[in-house]
Amino acid sequence: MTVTLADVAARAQVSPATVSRVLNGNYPVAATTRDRVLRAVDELDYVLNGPASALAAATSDLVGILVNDIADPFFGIMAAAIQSEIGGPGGRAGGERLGVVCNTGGSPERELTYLTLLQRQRAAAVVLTGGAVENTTHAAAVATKLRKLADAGTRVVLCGRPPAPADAEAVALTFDNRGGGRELTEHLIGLGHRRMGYIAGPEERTTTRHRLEGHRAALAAHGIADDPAWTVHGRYDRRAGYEATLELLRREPSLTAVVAANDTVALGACAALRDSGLRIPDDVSVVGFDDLPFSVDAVPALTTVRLPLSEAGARAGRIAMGREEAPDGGIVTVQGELMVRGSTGVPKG
Amino acid sequence: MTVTLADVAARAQVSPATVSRVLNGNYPVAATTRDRVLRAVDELDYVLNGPASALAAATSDLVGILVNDIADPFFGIMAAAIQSEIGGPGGRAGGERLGVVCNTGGSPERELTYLTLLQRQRAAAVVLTGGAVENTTHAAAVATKLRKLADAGTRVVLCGRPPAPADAEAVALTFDNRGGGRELTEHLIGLGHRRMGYIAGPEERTTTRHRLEGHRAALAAHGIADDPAWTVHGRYDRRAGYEATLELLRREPSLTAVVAANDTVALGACAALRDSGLRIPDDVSVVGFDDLPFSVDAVPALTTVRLPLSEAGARAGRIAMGREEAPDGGIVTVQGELMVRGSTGVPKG
DNA sequence: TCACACATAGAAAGCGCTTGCTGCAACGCT
DNA sequence: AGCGTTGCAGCAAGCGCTTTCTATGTGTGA
Repeated sequence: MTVTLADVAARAQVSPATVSRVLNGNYPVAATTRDRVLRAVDELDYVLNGPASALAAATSDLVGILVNDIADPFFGIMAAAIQSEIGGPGGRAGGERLGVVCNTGGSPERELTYLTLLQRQRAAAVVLTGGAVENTTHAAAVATKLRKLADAGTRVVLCGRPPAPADAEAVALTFDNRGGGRELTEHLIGLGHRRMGYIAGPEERTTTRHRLEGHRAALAAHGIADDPAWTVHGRYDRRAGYEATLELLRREPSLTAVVAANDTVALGACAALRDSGLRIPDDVSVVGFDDLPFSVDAVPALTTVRLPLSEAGARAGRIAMGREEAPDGGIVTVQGELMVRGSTGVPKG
Repeated sequence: MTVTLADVAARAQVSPATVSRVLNGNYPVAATTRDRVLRAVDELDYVLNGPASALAAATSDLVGILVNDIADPFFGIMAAAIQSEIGGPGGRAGGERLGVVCNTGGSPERELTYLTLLQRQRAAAVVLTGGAVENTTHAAAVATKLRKLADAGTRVVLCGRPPAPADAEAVALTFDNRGGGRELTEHLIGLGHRRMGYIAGPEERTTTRHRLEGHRAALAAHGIADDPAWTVHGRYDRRAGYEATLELLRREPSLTAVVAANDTVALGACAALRDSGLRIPDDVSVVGFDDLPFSVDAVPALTTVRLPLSEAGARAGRIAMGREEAPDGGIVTVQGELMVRGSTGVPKG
């Protein structure tokens, strides 16, 4: 029924071993023989059996990419960049690998299950993107799993995700969330803001915590009291931003600025402010984080911190493929860049 | 080094066959034996070797999801919905399958290569999302490939993609792009617009063509002449929308409305209009397509056609898993819903 | 009590490929 | 001319699992 290596070998009048070597190209094969084999492959329309070679060679050409939410461009952009580098079709030279984007939905259990699935497939590499959940027992479970993967020869790269202490020797590209958060708030302080609400992401997430810490560091540095009531947690989506803003306004109607955990949340915040009859930035300034493509199109355009998502993803992909040296020490912190736009201004009051 | 089925068998004092049967659960195994095996699996921290079972069983638990642009929420949303249904971790019951999101970047070659890669992996199913390229030779190549996949037992489902004539018996969920396009334009005509620019997507794409046809059908139905100069093609991104709008304005400064191929493009159009000193909808109305999450947040909120991306994706996922009957005839057309919002109004002039 | 069906476990034959090792020319060296 | 190299191709042993077929023990009806 299906064409096998042996069929090709028979047709090309060589041994299966030779065909295998031609296909893998890591063993000297005479040019004329190679051509004969290649022709046979073509004529028979042969397609290698992936599982069989993975079994025999003890490695597969799958590369796992774990994301928290594939519907969120933050992850979509990184995933696209990673995939473009792991040499899938259209990628650079080298083996054709299959980039597998796995959507964990931010759930620790799913993350773990996906890692097991990838381990089961003997994945060549795994890239974990985005913030991690800061639950000790879960973090330990993930670290254990990652260690096992690494031991089994799977390359592990973190992208936009701080290495947990237990992750030890993993290669990591992390974003300077703390620094970005601080810059954003200092920008607002510089404009004269003192009463700023903060819409944080879900609790127990590294990204959430780091950005919030940056915000607080800025407040502290300028001697501004940090009223816990001015911080509201929620998911990283528009709706959460909308509701959190309404809640913030209820708690403290005199706010002059809203600092959102990311651009998507900021958009929701803008909508809530508008619906409350407030003008941006005249009445209230708003800042986001990430600088997703749509942020520049918001009205007014969003002041935010640009994260080089695409570049970081590409680099992570290259490292995962072993095409680029892992950085010294294994960890690199990628800086964001403050983008001042129309959504922030001098407070009226 | 690594734990194998045999190790588990030895530990549980049963034969490898029994362990396999316990793990696959499709053969009667006495409860006490099963427990013993399961305990051994646990103690040994055994992880099934995917390639090996795929080889032996001649099927794998991979499901391919092909998208044109993973960074675009249009695809991200569908991909997320599909993945949530194919029973990956967190999905419903049933085998744990690994959803593989493949980013074709809209390139026919990549699409083909990915299909080959999936064929090589003996994927259990493949879901193709989004518009197809209307290049005859390429379409034929894809159809051939799909037929081969189907013959090899891979379930093939199209989601938001019209079946090419050659795709014959494939199951397809397609969006009513033509109908949506028509509705949008009729809405504008109803408001009194007569001079409307159209920003189309890339040529040679089914989605592009269908939406444009809907637009033209509406014009024709109302006896409005269709000036080809008022249609500009471009990519499906913000920037293309921005530039196309500028171009349109240059060609015909008296336009009262801009019809964009999708919401992302519409956002770019809005930016261009604003930068040109025009107000929306007072000077120019704008409509999009898809109703992506951010569209309601645009200022003014975008009038568009809502496509049930999530629902369609979920259904496609279920069909791919064989958990839902394929529709009669194999093809279902999913309707969009016109969402009238602030970006459209009565023309001034 | 004996034959027979039923339930459960094992033996063993692959699945299609990779790769270490062996075999054998043709070649260059002294 | 003799012998060690070098360059290519083949042999065959698995890789770890699934599954058919067979064997065994237990319960049933006559």
